[in-house]
Amino acid sequence: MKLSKKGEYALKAMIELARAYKKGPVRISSIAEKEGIPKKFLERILMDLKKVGILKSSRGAGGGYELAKAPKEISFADVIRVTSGPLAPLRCVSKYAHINCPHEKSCGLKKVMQDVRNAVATVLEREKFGK
Amino acid sequence: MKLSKKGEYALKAMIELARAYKKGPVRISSIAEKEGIPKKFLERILMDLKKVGILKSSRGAGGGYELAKAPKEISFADVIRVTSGPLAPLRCVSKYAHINCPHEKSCGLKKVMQDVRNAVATVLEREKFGK
DNA sequence: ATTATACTCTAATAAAACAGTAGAGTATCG
DNA sequence: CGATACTCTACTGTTTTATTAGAGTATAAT
Repeated sequence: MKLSKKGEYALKAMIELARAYKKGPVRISSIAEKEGIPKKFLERILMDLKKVGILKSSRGAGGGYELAKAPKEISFADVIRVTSGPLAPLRCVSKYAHINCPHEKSCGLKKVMQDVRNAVATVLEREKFGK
Repeated sequence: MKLSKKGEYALKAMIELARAYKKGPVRISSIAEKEGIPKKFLERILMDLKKVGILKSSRGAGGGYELAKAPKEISFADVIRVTSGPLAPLRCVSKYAHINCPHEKSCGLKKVMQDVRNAVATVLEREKFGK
């Protein structure tokens, strides 16, 4: 049930970026240094977050990344879904990445796993990068 | 945040075994067939559960596996910890597999991840294989 | 005893996911 | 123009996951 490094790095970077909200773009290398994240790896992570509209970027001198919307509009869940996949322990109980399985009716796991996914989602959707 | 096949198979096998509690041992191949689990893989899983005292087994004709204690004494969490590792998303917030990290004090993730681990543990520790 | 049954144990392996790296390319600022 | 900083594709190494192979051991029934 563990969070990938990618997800962990993404959250840490988001916290940095939330701190700098409305203060202009932040360089990748600045975040990488501060949080001890391999720079090249972080590049890819931030690109992913940009692709889904969580971040925006500007190039050239003075460029960097910044939040594309208010910190309070972005949840931990949003970031984790993008960088580490669905919150649900099984795809059959995933809300946004649902895949249904033939034994769903008789499956003794479904209900509990549903509860787990809801418990996790509740915590991670409530937690935003600002208020 | 997903559950491994190993964990999923273990839970399904446990449900079968709970159903047969006090009705004598159940063969691996019987469980494997019923639940669609590769037999050789299931062998290893059940051995792991035996090693920690959740299951016991008997060999020879008429042998098989059975619960080592009452179903109501065994939680989903117990089984998942053995077969898929800690419930916590990060080791620094794991209760039974804790590893502390140097940036623990200033880490913006710890509190939320702590909440996630507790939410998951609450659901999975409450859920037993019988009542 | 012998045979069939069923678990036991070590090792090997194939595939996927994870974590990270390389390097050339493109936009922007001064 | 030249420095800066993101962009994009592809590649690589490591670890984990999911499985399989096969020889071995204990037990029950005949």
